[in-house]
Amino acid sequence: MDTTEQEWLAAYDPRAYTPVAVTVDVVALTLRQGRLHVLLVERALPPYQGRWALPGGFLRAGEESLDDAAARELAEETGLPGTVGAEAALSRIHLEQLGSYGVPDRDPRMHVISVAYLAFAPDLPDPRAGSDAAHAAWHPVTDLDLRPVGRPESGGGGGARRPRRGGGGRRPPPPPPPARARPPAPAEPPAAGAPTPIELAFDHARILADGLDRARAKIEYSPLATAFLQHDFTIPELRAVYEAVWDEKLHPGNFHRKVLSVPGFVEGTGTTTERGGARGGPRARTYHAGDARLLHPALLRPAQGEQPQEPPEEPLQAPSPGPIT
Amino acid sequence: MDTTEQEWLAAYDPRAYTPVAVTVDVVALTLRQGRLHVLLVERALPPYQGRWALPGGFLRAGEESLDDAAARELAEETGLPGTVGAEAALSRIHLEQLGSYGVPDRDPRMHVISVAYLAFAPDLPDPRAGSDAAHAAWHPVTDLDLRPVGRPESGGGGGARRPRRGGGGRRPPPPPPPARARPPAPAEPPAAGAPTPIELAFDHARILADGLDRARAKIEYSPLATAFLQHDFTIPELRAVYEAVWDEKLHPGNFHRKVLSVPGFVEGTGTTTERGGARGGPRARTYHAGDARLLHPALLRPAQGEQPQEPPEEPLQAPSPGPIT
DNA sequence: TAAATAGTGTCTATTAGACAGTATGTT
DNA sequence: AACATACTGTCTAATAGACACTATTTA
Repeated sequence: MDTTEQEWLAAYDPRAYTPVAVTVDVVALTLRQGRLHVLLVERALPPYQGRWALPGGFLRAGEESLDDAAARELAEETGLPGTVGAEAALSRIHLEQLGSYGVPDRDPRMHVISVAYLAFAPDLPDPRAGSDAAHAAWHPVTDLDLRPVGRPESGGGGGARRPRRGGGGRRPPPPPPPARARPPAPAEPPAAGAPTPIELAFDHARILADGLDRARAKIEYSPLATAFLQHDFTIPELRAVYEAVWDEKLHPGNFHRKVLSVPGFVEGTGTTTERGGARGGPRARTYHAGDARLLHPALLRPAQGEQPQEPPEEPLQAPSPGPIT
Repeated sequence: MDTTEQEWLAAYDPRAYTPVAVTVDVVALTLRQGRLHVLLVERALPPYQGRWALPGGFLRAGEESLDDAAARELAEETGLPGTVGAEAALSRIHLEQLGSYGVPDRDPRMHVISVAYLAFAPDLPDPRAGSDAAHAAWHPVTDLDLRPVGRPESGGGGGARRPRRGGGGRRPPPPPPPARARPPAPAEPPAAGAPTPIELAFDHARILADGLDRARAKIEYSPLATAFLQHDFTIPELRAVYEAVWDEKLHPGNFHRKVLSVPGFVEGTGTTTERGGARGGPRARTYHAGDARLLHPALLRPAQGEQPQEPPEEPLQAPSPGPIT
């Protein structure tokens, strides 16, 4: 926002120009029964009426930051104990910026810029508790169709701080006359054996795909996999997180040793679980997250095939383990 | 953008709400005389009049995507051969989304959401060529004050595709009554021995810092360091890029071997330079970028001290080299 | 001729991963 | 009793980095 444009812009009435809306959408991930789930809400109105979409909403202009808006939306939609202003409830959830999406026609109503956020949460109770998230539900990501519908643009990236209290703003921005989209597919939430993948509204399939890519990469270099677990956890539980996010089986022995070898990743509590595994085995020792914010020897995910990894036209970003000299 | 809010929102007049503006700012980096430089423009009007700022401008609502806007701004400000619509000129420049910044008071005039982009360019001619970038100039990043002024929020992240032709839109968005900031420091462009670091406008110091972090991390896992060089280059030249971006001396021998060991990073051209080094030495073989989009054994940067790397509260994202099993 | 540099060879410490083994739980 | 699993030990191949060396070119 600078150069000469402002010169004459400053003299004009803001309302005289084509409006833009800014929304914040959240890709909230959690683990349920060993499977990765994402929080979705069912759209009550067109466009994409009846379709599932990422939870989100308009930024309260002049009242809150993007991070605040994301935290607010997440609290509202999850109906977390305390809903709005749920500092405590949100404190255990990791929230970071993912990226922004702004193709002009991504929303048929008007030009909407969506700033996407990525959240990692421990297993939460079903939504709709006491919130306005009447149509929210956790879906296994495997039940969703991740093929991007629209053209590409913007990708993950972004990193954000912990959410700060949301300014208790009020009414949100504009949105012109609704425009009917295509016949909405009813789509059921927990589609059992789910033969037909659920198609998301807008370009949310792409945003979700970007979020998943980011999550898979992020747990390699950061201790954030622990954000999917309760305060105290066992190494096998932590391994289950990696296996669910990466969709790969890991070697129990090597994983165990590797985790303990990373300084600051986990700290032992000195106790063990009450019982052994469901199908046998000794009781596991419990740990809690250490103070490392970066995993030094990183936990690299298995090299898939010979492929140079998925050739993601996405952002990279990571601290380095070792030098070149 | 969904849930029930839209219901009543759709019935209201967009112009009745607090407006938000969306701008795109670009952190354009290049190498000049072995030093990392960033493109800045001098602000002609308040706020921050006289201060240096990242090039950028308003998104043309309804006419262009964020990626398009970034490409357009970059072309305009660099005054690249062909300026607007300079497909060819921009084609060699890497451009990706960095992240969005949206603290309410980051711009004293109104709530402005800035979507930042990161660009890597080969050594370009000085700006102001034939563009409207009257006050643009390349500054060594070492001459700038990178200490974030405002509070944190949003971080890097984002990944974008190659810029597509910008829709030739017209007039941009609003911006209310200017509000004077603090006494602007004149600041000179190429401050020779620069004892006093230049302070940037708005929260641009933070955006730039995030961009630099991203750049440093990105060249570890992607072949993008080559974007700072001409089509054909030598291994020593490539090493100079890494040394400038990382601000670290690298071991010539090991670097050489490492680069050649990464499949698809560089491809030999079969020829060598015309002359040896300026201070002696044999002629170097020339290479050009290979087809790898990801560096498989990554080029990890030297581990600084014992620190767990800078504990960047920033995004991570990178494909993995090896497995855990 | 002296000095700098491109490029290669080699040695070593570290690490990842495969595999095996033991103790401790479960049904 | 049969079986699953937590956790540890050990071996091997791959790798990073230090160091040394040769050849080539400049001043």
